[in-house]
Amino acid sequence: MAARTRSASRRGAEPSDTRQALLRSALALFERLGYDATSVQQIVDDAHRTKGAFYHHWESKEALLRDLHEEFIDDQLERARAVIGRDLPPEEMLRELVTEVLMEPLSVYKSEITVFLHEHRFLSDAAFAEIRRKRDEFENIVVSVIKRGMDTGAFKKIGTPQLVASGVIGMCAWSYTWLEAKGKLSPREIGETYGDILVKGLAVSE
Amino acid sequence: MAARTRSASRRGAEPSDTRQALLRSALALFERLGYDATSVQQIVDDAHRTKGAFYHHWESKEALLRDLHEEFIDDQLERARAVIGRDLPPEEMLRELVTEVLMEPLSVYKSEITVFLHEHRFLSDAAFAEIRRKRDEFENIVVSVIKRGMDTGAFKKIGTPQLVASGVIGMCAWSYTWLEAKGKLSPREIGETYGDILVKGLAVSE
Amino acid sequence: MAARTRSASRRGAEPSDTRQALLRSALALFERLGYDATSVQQIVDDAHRTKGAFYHHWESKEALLRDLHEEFIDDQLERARAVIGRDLPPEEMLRELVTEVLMEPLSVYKSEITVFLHEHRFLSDAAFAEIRRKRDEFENIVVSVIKRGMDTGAFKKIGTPQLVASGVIGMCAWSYTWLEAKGKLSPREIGETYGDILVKGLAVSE
Amino acid sequence: MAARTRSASRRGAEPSDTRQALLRSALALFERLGYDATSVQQIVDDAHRTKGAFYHHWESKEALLRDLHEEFIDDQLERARAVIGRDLPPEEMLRELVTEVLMEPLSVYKSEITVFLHEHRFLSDAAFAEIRRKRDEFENIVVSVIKRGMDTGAFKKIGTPQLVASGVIGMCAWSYTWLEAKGKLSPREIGETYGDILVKGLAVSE
DNA sequence: TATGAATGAGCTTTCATTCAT
DNA sequence: TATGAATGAAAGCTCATTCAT
Repeated sequence: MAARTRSASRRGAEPSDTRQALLRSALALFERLGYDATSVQQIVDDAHRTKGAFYHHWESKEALLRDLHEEFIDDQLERARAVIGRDLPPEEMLRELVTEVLMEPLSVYKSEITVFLHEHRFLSDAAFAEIRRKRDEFENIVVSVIKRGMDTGAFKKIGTPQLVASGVIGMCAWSYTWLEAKGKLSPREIGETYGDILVKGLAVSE
Repeated sequence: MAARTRSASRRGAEPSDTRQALLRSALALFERLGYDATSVQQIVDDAHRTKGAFYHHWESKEALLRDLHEEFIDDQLERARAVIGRDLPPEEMLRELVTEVLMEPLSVYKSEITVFLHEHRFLSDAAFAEIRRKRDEFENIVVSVIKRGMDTGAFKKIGTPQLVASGVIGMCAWSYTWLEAKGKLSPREIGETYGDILVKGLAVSE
Repeated sequence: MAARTRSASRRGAEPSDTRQALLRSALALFERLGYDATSVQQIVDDAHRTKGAFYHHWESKEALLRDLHEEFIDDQLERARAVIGRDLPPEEMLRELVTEVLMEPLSVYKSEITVFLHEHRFLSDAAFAEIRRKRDEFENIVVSVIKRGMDTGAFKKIGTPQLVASGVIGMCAWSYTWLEAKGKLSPREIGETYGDILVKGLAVSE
Repeated sequence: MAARTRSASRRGAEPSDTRQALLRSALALFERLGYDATSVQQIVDDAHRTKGAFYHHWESKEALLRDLHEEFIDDQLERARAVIGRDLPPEEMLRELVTEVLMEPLSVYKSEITVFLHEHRFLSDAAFAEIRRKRDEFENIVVSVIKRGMDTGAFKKIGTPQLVASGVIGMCAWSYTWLEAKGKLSPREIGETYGDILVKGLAVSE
């Protein structure tokens, strides 16, 4: 029993191999079919693993979803913090938030983001409190940039900072719904256009 | 025994009473739990009806979802057609699309729209072809207004009309995700703010 | 209410029109799909009638099956009685039973017979006692002809009359399973061949 | 509580114990009630198993039916091949086909054959192609024996080999409908009688 | 005679999860 | 670490039948 060393299992794969394979399969299936419509069986079949392996790595299907979210939201939050750490006027900061934080990650995390946005509902669970906290922190960063712009006179006071921030986020986030379909443009290029419109739309008229 | 007229028993209720009751219950549950996570049993329990009655009115759960979508998309398309039928400059037309077509219906159809946007996935089915056609027609209307604005020199040529239209729609559509949560503002008020930002953001600088 | 005369209903059709239409549809569907797999809804749809009409004419789906059986078994029994009423030697009588009673009706009642043979199971019910009685009477007629042949020395005593009769009936009845598939031959022609084989097979050797 | 080893709980039963138990129960129920009229619930109750276990072993109720068929048709085909592999004149070969291939297996596979013959309808599915192929091969073996007899002058040319073969098969197969009911005779004894009648009926008169 | 909405039990199947090994 | 048979609750859906009209 003790003799059953690592190399005997799954052709000498690294221990976290299985974990990664399952995560990848789950992500692809969630994106295509939705979290609810994807069964654990499908995930393990797709990853050429077994249910036992799945439940060895996660206590539930939901726990895997949580892990999936965590990865990208950490990245996004980090990017956001980096942007507001820079010494930039609000217009430029908004532009960078749009391109580098809101749009750019879509290049890498398109699937995660699609799943995240689609599976909102499951985030109400207590287990997702941490993720919700991070998402809120991210939103607050956007709000704070708008607010600073309004306070310093760079942006017109059209609506509350919260309302404007929601518009900014929505404009960008929405693109996950059509990105692949119509896509000749990279997320960054889209972000630049949207940044232009938003900055100009918010600027104080001269 | 004598009191058993028209109330204890569901038989002989008003025509399509049952249909309406089921639609209402389904809508509320889909919004709260999602289409997939809502069972037919939950729907009929909520409506105080039976599964038999459900399947008497719809051939499947999906058919009900289709009916739910149809109602509001027809309304939205009609509103959009009305707006482009008016004799207005592109700026005003865009403003009206935003307030009257994109945001205003959220007052009435918040639930339907939430369901509609969340349940995209199920629209891939052939049975939803008509709904998809209408949604495309609607999108094309927004695109055409942006395009006219660019062609007539009212709007700057920032990005393609398609890209800009997607941004406009996204900015508004996204609001369904937070509308209730933060909501002191009416959809119309939100639309006015967003309209201002967008029109100003697209305007040719003077 | 009393004024709702016959011609107002179903385009002036004869009263038994509906009954006949339902019987025809049920027969065709039972043959194709089986009794169990055919729903009352399918029957009434196929006949362009309604469930109400169905249950007006029959108290149950099984009652209709009974009616379906009755029609053809009466015909078959009558034919059998006619044959044994003739003044013929056993060989000829057997030949006529095979061609005129066992095979010939397949030309007319192919569907009924297929259903009858396939839906045996449902005949165990008390409601089918009469049909079972008639089928037994029919079998006894075949047995009696074989027996007379053996008693008079026309047929060899190979096995009991019951056993031989079962073989005769089986040889013919089985043909319903392939009749349509391979069918260039009429039931009568098949019966003539089988009659030849059986009569020769049973004859006392010279 | 201590007694709960291997008997109160079904887990850890002998390998494929469950599979066999379910097959046996299904077979008995299908024979008695018919495939359609037998529910998966009845099967698992009868086998003291659960539905989950059922669907762990078969993907559908139909898949189980297929397994049930396969077992006996393989046996029958093997017997038929063995018979035509022997060096025998057509008369003897026909006699052996009747006794050893058509009738004898009824001793063992009465239930399977009853189900098989009754549930023809379900064999139209693509999944049953293999079974259909085997059944056809079996029929062709019978046809070929008749044909050889006719070609070599052992049998009279009464009807086509196909027609005669169908009669032979029918005469025997039909016996499943009454075998139990009247049964003092073994399938082999029945086969000997039928073999006599058929061989004599087909023989060229001397 | 006939309608058709409604019933309610039952259907086949799915699935997240458990657990002896 | 991992297996995979088994669980049991619940899913979507069907259907013979009833009944107020």
